[in-house]
Amino acid sequence: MSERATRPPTLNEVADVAGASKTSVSRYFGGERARLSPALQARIAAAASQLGFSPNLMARGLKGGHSKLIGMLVADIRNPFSVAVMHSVEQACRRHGYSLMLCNTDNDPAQERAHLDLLSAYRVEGLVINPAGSSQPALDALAAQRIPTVLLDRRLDHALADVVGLDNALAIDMALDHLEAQGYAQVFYLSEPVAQVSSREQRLARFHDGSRQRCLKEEVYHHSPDNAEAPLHAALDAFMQRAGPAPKAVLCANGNMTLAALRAFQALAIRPGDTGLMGIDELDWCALVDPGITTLAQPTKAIGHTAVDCLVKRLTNPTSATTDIQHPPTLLPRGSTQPPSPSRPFSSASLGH
Amino acid sequence: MSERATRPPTLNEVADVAGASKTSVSRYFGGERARLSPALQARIAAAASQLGFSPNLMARGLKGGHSKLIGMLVADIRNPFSVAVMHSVEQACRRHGYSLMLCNTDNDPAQERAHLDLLSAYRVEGLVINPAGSSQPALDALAAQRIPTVLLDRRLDHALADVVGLDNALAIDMALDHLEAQGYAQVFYLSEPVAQVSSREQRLARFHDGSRQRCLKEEVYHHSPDNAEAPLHAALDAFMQRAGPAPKAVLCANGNMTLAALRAFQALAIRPGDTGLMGIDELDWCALVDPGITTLAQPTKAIGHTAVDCLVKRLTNPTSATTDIQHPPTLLPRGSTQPPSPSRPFSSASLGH
DNA sequence: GCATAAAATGGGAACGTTACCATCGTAGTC
DNA sequence: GACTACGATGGTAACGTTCCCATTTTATGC
Repeated sequence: MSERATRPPTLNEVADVAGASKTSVSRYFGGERARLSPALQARIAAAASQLGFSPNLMARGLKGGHSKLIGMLVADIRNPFSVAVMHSVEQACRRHGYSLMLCNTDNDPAQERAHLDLLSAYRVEGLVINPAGSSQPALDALAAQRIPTVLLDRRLDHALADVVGLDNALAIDMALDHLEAQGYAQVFYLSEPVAQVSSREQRLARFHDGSRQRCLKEEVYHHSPDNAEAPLHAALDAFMQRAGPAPKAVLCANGNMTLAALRAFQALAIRPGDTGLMGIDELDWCALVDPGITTLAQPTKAIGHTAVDCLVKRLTNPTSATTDIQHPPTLLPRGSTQPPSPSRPFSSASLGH
Repeated sequence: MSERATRPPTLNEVADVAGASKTSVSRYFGGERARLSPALQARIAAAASQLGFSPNLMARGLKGGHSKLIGMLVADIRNPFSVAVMHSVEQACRRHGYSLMLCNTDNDPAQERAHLDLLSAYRVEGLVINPAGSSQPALDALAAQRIPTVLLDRRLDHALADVVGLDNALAIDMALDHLEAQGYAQVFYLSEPVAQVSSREQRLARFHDGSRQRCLKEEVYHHSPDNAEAPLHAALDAFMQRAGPAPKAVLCANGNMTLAALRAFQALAIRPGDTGLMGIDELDWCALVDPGITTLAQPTKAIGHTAVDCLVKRLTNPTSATTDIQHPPTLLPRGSTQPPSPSRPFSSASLGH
């Protein structure tokens, strides 16, 4: 209908066409329709749709201070766990009437800081952060602004922010319980270097405690996905040789480690199941790869929703105490923790799930 | 240093502290530092850092009309291909000084329309869209605003937008060449229902032409990931029975189909390689699953970069003709297209790559 | 029927920034 | 040494909203 929509129509123009005041039009679009007479509402609606008007959220954000924006910082956008949480965060934001502004830091503290500045420049009302390795830059920026923040997965000691993530202790307990129940008695724990990441610390600590409690023979190996895999293969091989005859298993602290472990299994020609293999984080291929890889799926949907819930709660009530919410994982048992039964030494273990 | 940073400092306050005019401060932060004397620059820098000032991008966007935002609409955020492109788009945006506002439509045209409205309300300067199934709502909104748009992967007939994606004809040619070279002579083509999606149309059309050219026996099956897989399994089984003795292969039109095909192989106890299997889209697990799945990797990085390049080009020169840029895929040969050699009928085919 | 309240509407003044034009020195040119 | 030109600054008016207050209209009570 519009001849040449060079510049989007403004509230003022709608007011003119509708024969109303800008205030009324503002009310119409600002959720105060109830205060307007049906006649006026109709006129405004007609004028707006004729002109194709939509309120300029920049202007709105400027005046009222409500950007209706939530910023999210993801350490690695290509990590399926991050993506899943992201998806859920976005849904939750929309449900609360917010939009998501997403930034990926590629695990680079410099980018993390830059993006944080950017988000605060856009005056986001809240922040969901999956912190990259180094926490310090983030902290500074957070302290400077007074922006409510939720930390995903990783706790930052000095930050006054809510934390939402996996119940790491429970996850390790479930893993050890499952391995024990399946008859494995010696466990090789594969984790990235702890590097002061709280979730890694918690998992590792619980692994030690839990192994001792259950009288499992334990061994820990730290592997960085950036490094060559040869040392890992050697370490696993050594474990296989050295360890006693009791059934052995490998427990992976996250998805990357599960991937590395699987490659190690292939390199050493170990069949998952004969030696147990399970990991935290569920991935597409875990059900596909030969006997199926047993995993503990993180409740990504709950994590994302909860994070946003915390945020909006703090947005309405900024003074409430910070919380630390831990969600339980789900065990997905598959063939990789099915030891060969004596009767059928090389059974085609059930595909689980 | 600031006592109680209740509200972020404004340009005006910086001007006061620095003993300068707001114009000068604006120039300092607006990239016109060169016009300011070194003395003034120093005073402003000091005042700004003391106050912890950062320009309010909402206000800037309002005044100048430059939101410095680019919007991206993704049909399915959980699709690895989309994520990879997203990652690359975000990098490219940042390099050009833009920020990315990301929306996920979950393949729902209603959400697509809602998000489009939202993005235009934030006055994004450009749009990168991976259209969901139905194109109509998107079109309307696009036409109304005058926002430069780049379409990913799918062409929309009536839209005056640049298109960036895979060279579908080349991809199919490469696939058929590879299959033929490996000795496969009968090809089962597995695709989602075409449903007017341009990329699917192009791939299918070229498959027909290419098969005829190469004298390959062809068969086409359409499978929707939403539906049960039993019919697919039956169809594949029938193909296996009916087809002659010449080596057979399955060609999958995208990652979802590769997944479905692999499950069908498992259900029918077909070993990939004995019957060839390859697909468009490279996924994490393709190298992991038994003999390795041969794929054509999409150049996601190039696609994302090119999309943003197109956008900024059109931003500076809105009248240039629309382009359609097609990037070539990369063949990753693996065991699944390695037919058993007569001498070693069940060789552990090379893992490729 | 008049005072009064309540509802419905309108008119500015902000919000924090940039764009435009005006002002001021200060040096260069004849 | 006055005129020009240019580099460095400052002032003011927008940008499109919302908020606060003033005004008009309509319903309510006696």
